[in-house]
Amino acid sequence: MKPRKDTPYLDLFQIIGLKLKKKADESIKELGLNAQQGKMIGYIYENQETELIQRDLADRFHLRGASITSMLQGLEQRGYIERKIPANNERQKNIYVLPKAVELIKDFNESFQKVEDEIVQVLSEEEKQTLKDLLVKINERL
Amino acid sequence: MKPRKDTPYLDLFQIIGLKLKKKADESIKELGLNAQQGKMIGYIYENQETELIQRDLADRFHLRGASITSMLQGLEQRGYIERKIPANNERQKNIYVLPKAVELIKDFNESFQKVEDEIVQVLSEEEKQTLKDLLVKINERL
DNA sequence: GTATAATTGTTAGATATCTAACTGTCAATA
DNA sequence: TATTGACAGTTAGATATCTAACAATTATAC
Repeated sequence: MKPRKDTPYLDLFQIIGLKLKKKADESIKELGLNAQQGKMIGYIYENQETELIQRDLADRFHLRGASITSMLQGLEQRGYIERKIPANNERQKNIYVLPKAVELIKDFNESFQKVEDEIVQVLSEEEKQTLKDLLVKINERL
Repeated sequence: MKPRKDTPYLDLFQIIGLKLKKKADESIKELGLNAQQGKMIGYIYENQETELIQRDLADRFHLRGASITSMLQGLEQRGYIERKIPANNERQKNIYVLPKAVELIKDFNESFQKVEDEIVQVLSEEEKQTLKDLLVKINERL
Protein backbone atom coordinates (compact mmCIF):
# COMPACT_ATOMS: atom_id res chain seq x y z
CA MET A 1 0.00 0.00 0.00
CA LYS A 2 1.41 3.33 -1.07
CA PRO A 3 1.05 6.19 1.39
CA ARG A 4 -1.73 8.57 0.38
CA LYS A 5 -0.26 11.05 2.75
CA ASP A 6 1.48 13.81 0.91
CA THR A 7 2.04 17.08 2.66
CA PRO A 8 5.20 18.50 1.17
CA TYR A 9 4.51 22.12 2.07
CA LEU A 10 3.69 21.35 5.68
CA ASP A 11 6.77 19.15 5.95
CA LEU A 12 9.08 21.63 4.25
CA PHE A 13 7.93 24.55 6.36
CA GLN A 14 8.31 22.49 9.49
CA ILE A 15 11.81 21.28 8.68
CA ILE A 16 13.09 24.59 7.37
CA GLY A 17 11.66 26.32 10.44
CA LEU A 18 13.44 23.92 12.76
CA LYS A 19 16.74 24.24 10.92
CA LEU A 20 16.52 28.03 11.01
CA LYS A 21 15.71 28.07 14.70
CA LYS A 22 18.77 25.95 15.41
CA LYS A 23 21.02 28.06 13.25
CA ALA A 24 19.77 31.28 14.80
CA ASP A 25 20.17 29.91 18.33
CA GLU A 26 23.65 28.72 17.53
CA SER A 27 24.65 32.02 15.99
CA ILE A 28 23.96 34.07 19.10
CA LYS A 29 24.65 31.43 21.74
CA GLU A 30 27.93 33.07 22.73
CA LEU A 31 26.00 36.15 23.75
CA GLY A 32 24.26 34.11 26.44
CA LEU A 33 20.78 34.28 24.97
CA ASN A 34 18.71 32.34 22.49
CA ALA A 35 17.35 33.56 19.19
CA GLN A 36 13.86 34.19 20.52
CA GLN A 37 15.24 36.35 23.30
CA GLY A 38 17.42 38.22 20.83
CA LYS A 39 14.51 38.88 18.50
CA MET A 40 12.44 40.00 21.45
CA ILE A 41 15.05 42.46 22.71
CA GLY A 42 15.47 43.87 19.20
CA TYR A 43 11.75 44.31 18.84
CA ILE A 44 11.41 45.99 22.22
CA TYR A 45 14.26 48.34 21.36
CA GLU A 46 12.59 49.43 18.16
CA ASN A 47 9.17 49.90 19.74
CA GLN A 48 9.78 51.00 23.29
CA GLU A 49 8.66 54.53 22.57
CA THR A 50 5.21 53.34 21.63
CA GLU A 51 4.08 52.28 25.11
CA LEU A 52 4.78 48.67 24.26
CA ILE A 53 3.02 46.19 26.55
CA GLN A 54 3.28 42.45 27.00
CA ARG A 55 0.10 41.85 25.04
CA ASP A 56 1.77 43.40 21.97
CA LEU A 57 4.72 41.04 22.28
CA ALA A 58 2.42 38.04 22.59
CA ASP A 59 0.69 39.08 19.36
CA ARG A 60 3.85 39.85 17.45
CA PHE A 61 5.59 36.62 18.39
CA HIS A 62 2.55 34.38 18.41
CA LEU A 63 3.12 33.33 21.99
CA ARG A 64 0.74 33.12 24.93
CA GLY A 65 0.66 35.75 27.63
CA ALA A 66 2.03 33.29 30.13
CA SER A 67 5.06 32.64 27.93
CA ILE A 68 5.78 36.35 27.64
CA THR A 69 5.53 36.77 31.40
CA SER A 70 8.01 33.96 31.91
CA MET A 71 10.40 35.19 29.27
CA LEU A 72 10.37 38.83 30.40
CA GLN A 73 10.81 37.83 34.03
CA GLY A 74 13.98 36.05 32.98
CA LEU A 75 15.26 38.99 30.94
CA GLU A 76 14.40 41.40 33.74
CA GLN A 77 16.17 39.37 36.41
CA ARG A 78 19.26 39.26 34.27
CA GLY A 79 19.19 43.01 33.75
CA TYR A 80 18.37 43.21 30.07
CA ILE A 81 15.01 44.94 30.32
CA GLU A 82 12.73 46.70 32.75
CA ARG A 83 8.97 46.83 33.11
CA LYS A 84 7.13 49.85 34.41
CA ILE A 85 3.46 50.16 35.22
CA PRO A 86 2.23 53.26 33.36
CA ALA A 87 0.35 55.98 35.25
CA ASN A 88 -2.78 55.71 33.17
CA ASN A 89 -3.40 51.97 33.39
CA GLU A 90 -2.32 49.83 36.27
CA ARG A 91 -3.15 46.62 34.45
CA GLN A 92 -0.39 47.08 31.96
CA LYS A 93 3.39 47.08 32.01
CA ASN A 94 5.46 49.07 29.55
CA ILE A 95 8.66 47.38 28.45
CA TYR A 96 12.05 49.04 27.97
CA VAL A 97 15.51 47.72 27.16
CA LEU A 98 18.39 48.52 29.47
CA PRO A 99 21.93 49.48 28.34
CA LYS A 100 23.20 45.94 28.91
CA ALA A 101 20.84 44.77 26.17
CA VAL A 102 21.39 47.69 23.83
CA GLU A 103 25.07 46.79 23.63
CA LEU A 104 24.17 43.41 22.21
CA ILE A 105 21.64 44.43 19.63
CA LYS A 106 24.18 45.14 16.93
CA ASP A 107 25.70 41.70 17.40
CA PHE A 108 22.30 40.04 17.32
CA ASN A 109 21.40 41.75 14.12
CA GLU A 110 24.63 40.80 12.42
CA SER A 111 24.12 37.19 13.44
CA PHE A 112 20.53 37.11 12.28
CA GLN A 113 21.56 38.77 9.04
CA LYS A 114 24.00 35.93 8.40
CA VAL A 115 21.30 33.33 8.87
CA GLU A 116 19.04 35.38 6.63
CA ASP A 117 21.71 35.38 3.93
CA GLU A 118 22.12 31.62 4.24
CA ILE A 119 18.44 31.11 3.53
CA VAL A 120 18.48 32.86 0.20
CA GLN A 121 22.09 32.37 -0.84
CA VAL A 122 21.12 29.84 -3.51
CA LEU A 123 18.44 32.04 -5.03
CA SER A 124 18.65 34.63 -7.76
CA GLU A 125 17.33 38.13 -7.13
CA GLU A 126 14.20 37.29 -9.04
CA GLU A 127 13.66 34.07 -7.12
CA LYS A 128 14.14 35.90 -3.83
CA GLN A 129 11.46 38.39 -4.71
CA THR A 130 9.09 35.66 -5.88
CA LEU A 131 9.64 33.71 -2.67
CA LYS A 132 9.04 36.71 -0.48
CA ASP A 133 5.79 37.51 -2.29
CA LEU A 134 4.57 33.96 -1.92
CA LEU A 135 5.48 33.77 1.77
CA VAL A 136 3.76 37.05 2.53
CA LYS A 137 0.66 35.90 0.70
CA ILE A 138 0.59 32.62 2.61
CA ASN A 139 1.23 34.26 5.93
CA GLU A 140 -1.59 36.73 5.44
CA ARG A 141 -4.22 34.07 4.90
CA LEU A 142 -3.02 31.61 7.51
CA MET B 1 17.57 55.86 13.99
CA LYS B 2 16.05 53.44 11.52
CA PRO B 3 16.49 49.76 12.24
CA ARG B 4 19.15 48.19 10.05
CA LYS B 5 17.77 44.85 10.98
CA ASP B 6 15.86 43.33 8.15
CA THR B 7 15.35 39.63 8.10
CA PRO B 8 12.04 39.07 6.34
CA TYR B 9 12.73 35.50 5.28
CA LEU B 10 13.81 34.42 8.75
CA ASP B 11 10.80 36.14 10.27
CA LEU B 12 8.33 34.78 7.73
CA PHE B 13 9.56 31.22 8.06
CA GLN B 14 9.44 31.47 11.82
CA ILE B 15 5.92 32.85 11.94
CA ILE B 16 4.48 30.59 9.27
CA GLY B 17 6.10 27.60 10.99
CA LEU B 18 4.52 28.51 14.30
CA LYS B 19 1.10 29.08 12.77
CA LEU B 20 1.25 25.75 10.98
CA LYS B 21 2.32 23.92 14.11
CA LYS B 22 -0.64 25.36 15.99
CA LYS B 23 -3.08 24.54 13.20
CA ALA B 24 -1.78 21.00 12.90
CA ASP B 25 -1.90 20.44 16.67
CA GLU B 26 -5.41 21.80 16.78
CA SER B 27 -6.57 19.66 13.90
CA ILE B 28 -5.71 16.36 15.56
CA LYS B 29 -6.18 17.35 19.17
CA GLU B 30 -9.39 15.38 19.47
CA LEU B 31 -7.46 12.21 18.72
CA GLY B 32 -5.48 12.72 21.92
CA LEU B 33 -2.10 13.35 20.31
CA ASN B 34 -0.19 16.31 18.98
CA ALA B 35 0.92 16.88 15.42
CA GLN B 36 4.47 15.77 16.02
CA GLN B 37 3.26 12.48 17.47
CA GLY B 38 0.88 12.03 14.55
CA LYS B 39 3.61 12.65 12.00
CA MET B 40 5.88 10.28 13.87
CA ILE B 41 3.31 7.46 13.93
CA GLY B 42 2.63 7.95 10.23
CA TYR B 43 6.32 7.81 9.43
CA ILE B 44 6.85 4.70 11.53
CA TYR B 45 3.92 3.01 9.83
CA GLU B 46 5.34 3.68 6.40
CA ASN B 47 8.86 2.55 7.31
CA GLN B 48 8.48 -0.17 9.89
CA GLU B 49 9.48 -2.87 7.44
CA THR B 50 12.89 -1.29 6.95
CA GLU B 51 14.28 -2.03 10.42
CA LEU B 52 13.56 1.50 11.51
CA ILE B 53 15.52 2.58 14.59
CA GLN B 54 15.34 5.62 16.86
CA ARG B 55 18.39 7.16 15.21
CA ASP B 56 16.49 7.28 11.91
CA LEU B 57 13.61 9.12 13.53
CA ALA B 58 15.96 11.63 15.11
CA ASP B 59 17.45 12.34 11.68
CA ARG B 60 14.13 12.53 9.88
CA PHE B 61 12.53 14.86 12.39
CA HIS B 62 15.60 16.85 13.30
CA LEU B 63 15.28 16.01 16.97
CA ARG B 64 17.87 14.81 19.45
CA GLY B 65 18.11 11.21 20.51
CA ALA B 66 16.95 12.08 23.98
CA SER B 67 13.80 13.66 22.61
CA ILE B 68 12.99 10.57 20.57
CA THR B 69 13.51 8.36 23.62
CA SER B 70 11.12 10.49 25.62
CA MET B 71 8.53 10.67 22.87
CA LEU B 72 8.58 6.96 22.08
CA GLN B 73 8.41 6.03 25.74
CA GLY B 74 5.20 8.02 25.92
CA LEU B 75 3.73 6.44 22.79
CA GLU B 76 4.75 2.98 23.98
CA GLN B 77 3.22 3.40 27.43
CA ARG B 78 -0.03 4.48 25.83
CA GLY B 79 -0.06 1.47 23.55
CA TYR B 80 0.50 3.12 20.18
CA ILE B 81 3.86 1.56 19.30
CA GLU B 82 6.27 -1.12 20.40
CA ARG B 83 10.04 -1.30 20.39
CA LYS B 84 11.95 -4.54 19.91
CA ILE B 85 15.66 -5.12 20.21
CA PRO B 86 16.70 -6.85 16.99
CA ALA B 87 18.68 -10.09 17.13
CA ASN B 88 21.65 -8.73 15.23
CA ASN B 89 22.34 -5.57 17.23
CA GLU B 90 21.52 -5.20 20.87
CA ARG B 91 22.24 -1.47 20.88
CA GLN B 92 19.31 -0.74 18.65
CA LYS B 93 15.54 -0.86 18.92
CA ASN B 94 13.27 -1.43 15.95
CA ILE B 95 10.03 0.49 16.06
CA TYR B 96 6.59 -0.78 15.07
CA VAL B 97 3.10 0.69 15.24
CA LEU B 98 0.37 -1.21 17.07
CA PRO B 99 -3.25 -1.56 15.86
CA LYS B 100 -4.43 1.22 18.17
CA ALA B 101 -2.24 3.64 16.21
CA VAL B 102 -3.02 2.22 12.78
CA GLU B 103 -6.69 3.02 13.31
CA LEU B 104 -5.85 6.67 13.68
CA ILE B 105 -3.52 7.12 10.75
CA LYS B 106 -6.24 7.77 8.23
CA ASP B 107 -7.68 10.51 10.43
CA PHE B 108 -4.26 12.07 10.96
CA ASN B 109 -3.61 12.17 7.28
CA GLU B 110 -6.93 13.77 6.48
CA SER B 111 -6.31 16.42 9.11
CA PHE B 112 -2.81 17.15 7.90
CA GLN B 113 -4.08 17.29 4.35
CA LYS B 114 -6.52 20.00 5.34
CA VAL B 115 -3.74 22.09 6.83
CA GLU B 116 -1.67 21.46 3.73
CA ASP B 117 -4.52 22.73 1.58
CA GLU B 118 -4.85 25.84 3.70
CA ILE B 119 -1.23 26.70 3.10
CA VAL B 120 -1.51 26.81 -0.66
CA GLN B 121 -5.16 27.68 -1.09
CA VAL B 122 -4.34 31.20 -2.22
CA LEU B 123 -1.81 30.10 -4.81
CA SER B 124 -2.27 29.16 -8.44
CA GLU B 125 -0.96 25.83 -9.69
CA GLU B 126 2.04 27.56 -11.15
CA GLU B 127 2.77 29.44 -7.94
CA LYS B 128 2.48 26.22 -5.97
CA GLN B 129 5.06 24.52 -8.12
CA THR B 130 7.39 27.52 -7.95
CA LEU B 131 7.09 27.64 -4.18
CA LYS B 132 7.79 23.96 -3.81
CA ASP B 133 10.88 24.19 -5.98
CA LEU B 134 12.20 27.13 -3.99
CA LEU B 135 11.53 25.49 -0.64
CA VAL B 136 13.25 22.28 -1.70
CA LYS B 137 16.25 24.23 -2.93
CA ILE B 138 16.50 26.17 0.33
CA ASN B 139 16.05 23.09 2.45
CA GLU B 140 18.80 21.24 0.63
CA ARG B 141 21.43 23.87 1.30
CA LEU B 142 20.44 24.71 4.82
C1' DG C 1 43.00 -10.59 20.02
C1' DT C 2 42.85 -6.57 22.65
C1' DA C 3 42.46 -1.77 23.30
C1' DT C 4 40.26 2.10 21.56
C1' DA C 5 36.50 4.48 18.77
C1' DA C 6 32.13 5.13 17.46
C1' DT C 7 27.26 4.17 17.85
C1' DT C 8 22.65 3.70 20.13
C1' DG C 9 19.85 4.66 23.51
C1' DT C 10 18.83 6.37 28.42
C1' DT C 11 18.79 9.40 32.37
C1' DA C 12 18.93 13.78 34.89
C1' DG C 13 18.34 18.39 34.99
C1' DA C 14 17.42 22.79 32.55
C1' DT C 15 14.49 25.73 29.71
C1' DA C 16 10.50 27.23 26.95
C1' DT C 17 6.19 26.67 25.90
C1' DC C 18 1.30 25.58 26.82
C1' DT C 19 -3.54 25.57 29.34
C1' DA C 20 -6.42 26.66 33.10
C1' DA C 21 -7.40 29.10 36.98
C1' DC C 22 -6.61 33.27 39.20
C1' DT C 23 -6.05 38.55 40.65
C1' DG C 24 -6.56 43.11 39.86
C1' DT C 25 -8.04 46.88 36.94
C1' DC C 26 -10.76 49.21 33.57
C1' DA C 27 -14.95 49.73 30.51
C1' DA C 28 -19.78 49.27 29.39
C1' DT C 29 -24.40 49.32 30.61
C1' DA C 30 -28.76 48.93 32.93
C1' DT D 1 -23.47 54.15 40.15
C1' DA D 2 -23.32 49.33 40.75
C1' DT D 3 -22.80 45.26 38.36
C1' DT D 4 -21.03 42.77 34.89
C1' DG D 5 -17.81 41.70 31.49
C1' DA D 6 -13.41 42.40 29.18
C1' DC D 7 -8.57 42.84 29.57
C1' DA D 8 -3.44 42.43 31.28
C1' DG D 9 -0.66 39.92 33.62
C1' DT D 10 0.70 35.97 36.92
C1' DT D 11 0.96 31.40 38.81
C1' DA D 12 0.87 26.36 38.90
C1' DG D 13 1.36 22.32 36.70
C1' DA D 14 2.00 19.70 32.34
C1' DT D 15 4.63 18.61 28.21
C1' DA D 16 8.37 18.76 24.78
C1' DT D 17 12.61 19.83 23.85
C1' DC D 18 17.55 20.44 24.83
C1' DT D 19 22.56 19.33 26.68
C1' DA D 20 25.70 16.60 29.19
C1' DA D 21 27.02 12.56 31.24
C1' DC D 22 26.45 7.83 31.07
C1' DA D 23 26.03 2.45 29.92
C1' DA D 24 26.10 -1.01 26.78
C1' DT D 25 27.26 -2.74 22.39
C1' DT D 26 29.66 -2.90 18.09
C1' DA D 27 33.37 -1.58 14.89
C1' DT D 28 38.14 -0.29 14.03
C1' DA D 29 43.02 -0.33 14.50
C1' DC D 30 47.17 -1.87 16.12
